[in-house]
Amino acid sequence: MPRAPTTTDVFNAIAEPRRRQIVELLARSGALAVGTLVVMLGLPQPAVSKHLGVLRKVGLVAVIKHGKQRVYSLEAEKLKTVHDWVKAFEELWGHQLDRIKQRAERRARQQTESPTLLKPRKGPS
Amino acid sequence: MPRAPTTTDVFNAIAEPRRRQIVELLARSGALAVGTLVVMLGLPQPAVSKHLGVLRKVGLVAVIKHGKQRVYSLEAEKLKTVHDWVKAFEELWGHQLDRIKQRAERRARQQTESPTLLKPRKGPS
DNA sequence: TTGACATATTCCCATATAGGAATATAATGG
DNA sequence: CCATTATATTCCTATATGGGAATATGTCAA
Repeated sequence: MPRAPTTTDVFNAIAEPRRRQIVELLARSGALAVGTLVVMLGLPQPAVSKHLGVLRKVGLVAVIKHGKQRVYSLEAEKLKTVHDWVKAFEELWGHQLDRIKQRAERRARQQTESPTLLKPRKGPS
Repeated sequence: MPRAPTTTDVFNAIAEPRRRQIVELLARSGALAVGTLVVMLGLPQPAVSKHLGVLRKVGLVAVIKHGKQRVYSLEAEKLKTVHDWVKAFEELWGHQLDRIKQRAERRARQQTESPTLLKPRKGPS
């Protein structure tokens, strides 16, 4: 199986630096026409349109017609998926708090599991 | 140009669901040998080793030799990159606060820019 | 309608993928 | 040294990519 399409989910969509840049620009400016993005990004128009297509498919951006222009805006909620995922690991990189304790707690609470996680042996040693 | 390699950065590395799963497992368990991950994931061993290889290359995991086993652990700080990026948009999906005001402020503050962001015209209208 | 502008789509191609199968490397016990 | 266990690497293939160039679609204005 090849790599999952970029349009599979938000994670895949934002793996592209250009697309992240587009997200950033839309966040700062609120709403931008394709032509403006083309100027800002310094990319050929078809390239921008394609990136926008990917972002559209995963729901990260919305379009409204405004004359000949297509004005894109960010659907920020879609980023919540990613945010929630990484946030779960926030405590692991030292939020200044004594993370050792925290981890110990979590472990003790939810790890009623296998006594030896390292080696799932069958016979006795 | 083809899609950037999965080993390019953390964003690309975690675009794969399996690799996110590995990250999750390592976060919960602290440290796991490859064989344990194979059992937990229900994937063939080579597949797991390859995913771990990707995660290793971007620095998301660390390995230590423990006899014949390779024990992997999470290098959570590497996720901070992603966290910081999405966190920047946190306010945009209604953190219960009146985001309209916030955005208005940000705009007014840092947008000493072009009067018309929608249409970068040359001649007068 | 025709022309000019804005955007989207299609075709091309080199490159990398994830998975499967097979094999190579590494480390231990006897 | 040899067999066994644990992990990594290689080879294969279908598929998707992002960029470039060219073209199609859409929309306005005269």
